[in-house]
Amino acid sequence: MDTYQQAKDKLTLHWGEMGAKWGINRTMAQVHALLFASEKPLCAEEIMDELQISRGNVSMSLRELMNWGIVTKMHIKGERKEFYTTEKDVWQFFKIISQERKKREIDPTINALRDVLRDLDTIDTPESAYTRRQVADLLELVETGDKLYHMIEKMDYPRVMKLIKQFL
Amino acid sequence: MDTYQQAKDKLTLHWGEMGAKWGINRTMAQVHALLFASEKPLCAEEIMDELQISRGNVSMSLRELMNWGIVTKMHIKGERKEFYTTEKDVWQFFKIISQERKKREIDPTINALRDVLRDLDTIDTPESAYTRRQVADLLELVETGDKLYHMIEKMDYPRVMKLIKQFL
DNA sequence: CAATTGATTCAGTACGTACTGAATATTCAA
DNA sequence: TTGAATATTCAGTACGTACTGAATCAATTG
Repeated sequence: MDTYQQAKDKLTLHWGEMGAKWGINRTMAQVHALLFASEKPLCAEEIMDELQISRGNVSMSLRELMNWGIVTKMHIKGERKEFYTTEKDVWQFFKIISQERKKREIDPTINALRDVLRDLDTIDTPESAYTRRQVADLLELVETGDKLYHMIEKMDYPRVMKLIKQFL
Repeated sequence: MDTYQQAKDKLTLHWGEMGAKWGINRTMAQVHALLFASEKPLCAEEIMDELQISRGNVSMSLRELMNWGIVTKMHIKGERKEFYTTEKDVWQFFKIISQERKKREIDPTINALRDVLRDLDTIDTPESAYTRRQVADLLELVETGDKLYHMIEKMDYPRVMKLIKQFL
């Protein structure tokens, strides 16, 4: 096996680990890494071979990645089978991931905490007063996360870099 | 069951969901929510009852939370059993979580990507050149995340708020 | 020191998610 | 329209993580 292949294997392996810790499943992240690292679009068969996974798994992982908006299906002239490619710009990629995580994690949590807060407002005991304050703080934190998301969404990459440099 | 209890249940339920999506396991996050919302420290038995989980599970969840540095064990004068409490300041809490996630996710990924990059430097083909560029971009993104962590670490809460307001 | 209370450990198990591969559907060329 | 190539679906299963509860360990008290 050549070194290029080894490097690719190492990349998909680790990007898979990283993905798993980020709520994207391991295989999905590996498929993404593969497409991301490859200049030309890949077909299902190539992905199967590279990652040693089943046809069904490739199909489902690609569908899920397309749902996330990270991968797109494309036709290649003269080819019968479908090819797949991914967003190649890392910042764009990061924004899509952030958006999805906001939708799945931040938004429902904000709703739930607001709901709890409303419930606590109908009670008047010393312990509920304390809890209310704590939950309010928690909500504020999550809302800050939400605002941070909106901030990132509007920024371009050089701007983020510049901002960070100011603080280091 | 009183409304206060219902509110607490709702809180632990949802904070548990949120935690699960953040790589903290559900029960751990629920235990944390309970301690966070309670003014007085709680003992293992109280946690068992509130969350309807086994003694062993409480013990393991608390240990893990203590490993993360979010929960501390404390003695109460005249009491034989141990009591547990958690960091009550949300910003402090957030910093601890961020630190842990950086250690578990960002740092290993940076190492892996650097490693891959070194491997790719020993090859000289058109496809490896493309891959090299992509991996370098990915690494830069993750390193930006790392820098963001260091930025947050140094800031206090009011400062973060102020910064965000500037951008909205 | 025994007895009692409480904490910890861990083998066994439950449970949920991810994966396979065969059956089915779809597309396209002849 | 048929057959070949490709894609999708999904029932069954593998696999890993989380949980239980009994056994064990530790601490405290009389």
